[in-house]
Amino acid sequence: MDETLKIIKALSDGTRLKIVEFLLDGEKCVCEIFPHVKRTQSTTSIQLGKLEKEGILKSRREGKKIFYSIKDLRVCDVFKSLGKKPGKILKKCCCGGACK
Amino acid sequence: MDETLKIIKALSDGTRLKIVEFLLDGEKCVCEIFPHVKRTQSTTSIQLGKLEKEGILKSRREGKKIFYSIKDLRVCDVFKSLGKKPGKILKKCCCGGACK
DNA sequence: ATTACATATTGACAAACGCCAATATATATT
DNA sequence: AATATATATTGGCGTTTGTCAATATGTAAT
Repeated sequence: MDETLKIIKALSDGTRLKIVEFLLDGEKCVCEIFPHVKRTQSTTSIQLGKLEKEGILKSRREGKKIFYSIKDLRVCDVFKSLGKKPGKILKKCCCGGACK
Repeated sequence: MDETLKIIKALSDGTRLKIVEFLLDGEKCVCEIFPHVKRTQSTTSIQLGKLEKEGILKSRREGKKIFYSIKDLRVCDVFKSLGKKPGKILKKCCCGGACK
């Protein structure tokens, strides 16, 4: 499948989009994410898995908790293109934060 | 539904993505589009309708033919974010073509 | 070892989706 | 008016998708 399509499909669900949007603010653990997106722990875990499998997110274990964060910074630019503020990771975007 | 999600969902299908990508090159009529995306005329028409309904595309009649073109220029920036060349309408992007 | 906590996986189910063939609508031509 | 061309709409069908509850796995603490 086309690389562009893969990324867009990865973001094309309300739950997944909210997750990625939440992570624009920085690394979060699952126990913070699933209440925020208002989904079951299992549902959230499944969507996190899909996002990681597609290379959008990466994860890191710390004790019992698992922290997810954005791996593919292109999604940050996608959000900007659509008028969202890319949060803390703005400076990591292609333009260095120069674009509107 | 969230505006960002609406746009991403509109692009989250292979046929629709190919259509929009094709139109980055400029206005095309349906009879040019459906052979290009390798779908039936009816299937193509349905997807064009969805894209228009979501405000991504606009259409214009000229005799028997109907021409479609990109209305929401943000999609151009989305393509750029994901490493695609935005074709002829590059100069209409937010950055004026300055970004990579 | 047992218990508690955090996350992942499985199975079931309904809803949404994309596709095509067939039909309908609209415009232009004769 | 009849025919031809271009596009839109409808109906049916199989596939994919998102969700949840229940269960499994893994880690830390007692």
